[in-house]
Amino acid sequence: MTERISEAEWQVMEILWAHGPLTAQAAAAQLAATAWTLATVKTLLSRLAAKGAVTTTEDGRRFLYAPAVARADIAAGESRRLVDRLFGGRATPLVAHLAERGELSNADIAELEALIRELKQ
Amino acid sequence: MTERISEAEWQVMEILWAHGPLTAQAAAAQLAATAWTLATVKTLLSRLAAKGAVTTTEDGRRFLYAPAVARADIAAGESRRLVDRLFGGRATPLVAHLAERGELSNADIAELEALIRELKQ
DNA sequence: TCATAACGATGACAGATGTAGTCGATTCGC
DNA sequence: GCGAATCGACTACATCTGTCATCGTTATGA
Repeated sequence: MTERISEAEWQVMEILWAHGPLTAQAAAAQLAATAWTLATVKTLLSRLAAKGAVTTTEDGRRFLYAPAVARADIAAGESRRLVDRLFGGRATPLVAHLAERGELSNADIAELEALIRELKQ
Repeated sequence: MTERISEAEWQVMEILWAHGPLTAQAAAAQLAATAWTLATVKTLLSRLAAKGAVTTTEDGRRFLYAPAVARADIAAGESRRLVDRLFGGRATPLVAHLAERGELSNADIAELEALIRELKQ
């Protein structure tokens, strides 16, 4: 079930998650930043449909594509994979790592602190 | 420079990071868990050498393969990519996410708390 | 010395991925 | 009514990835 979603496909999913059901045309328009042709977007949508990541509903002669999986679920899976692979499954080393590399701003740290406080209840 | 390292290649790198320079033979032995043949391991080592991720030093007729990149650097790159892609570049949502999904144990949270305290100095 | 073992290099091949063209059918504007 | 636009389906093709076999060469051991 949990077919992986490739990076290009992910970009298409982002559009669908952000802007409800869309036609291929409309999705391509939203993806203007990628400079993909309509054909490319159609291919990606087909592949996503084939792997069950989007649903299609007929709308006259064309399809409306909508996400069939929750973004949070995919994000969870990918996060888990990365944390498993890079940090032995522990989240703390990830945070420590980001911190060490100066990837966390003071605001981030404050935010994390608040989050931790909340989690402790 | 920063060529991506595939998942299979990553497993080979782990072995090299863990056990200094190794011959292909020795690396394959360490990778017994994968059930890869020696030929497969050799291919992966070659590809890693081709992309500059490992260095080779001649040892008689064969090579000793050693990592040419730091694990932390690769981990940083991959983490950043994921956080960018999934959480708009912010680490906090990642942690919040892991927490929400119950991916963080109490011990993790305590650890994170200590880490935050440290970061605040 | 001579078969054999081991080495790196190279070739192979299927599946995934990125990217796009083409085609038969349909609809829409005029 | 009819040509143009548009749709999804199908085809294409280069690259990457996972996985492995084979080859020419060299060292090793009997």
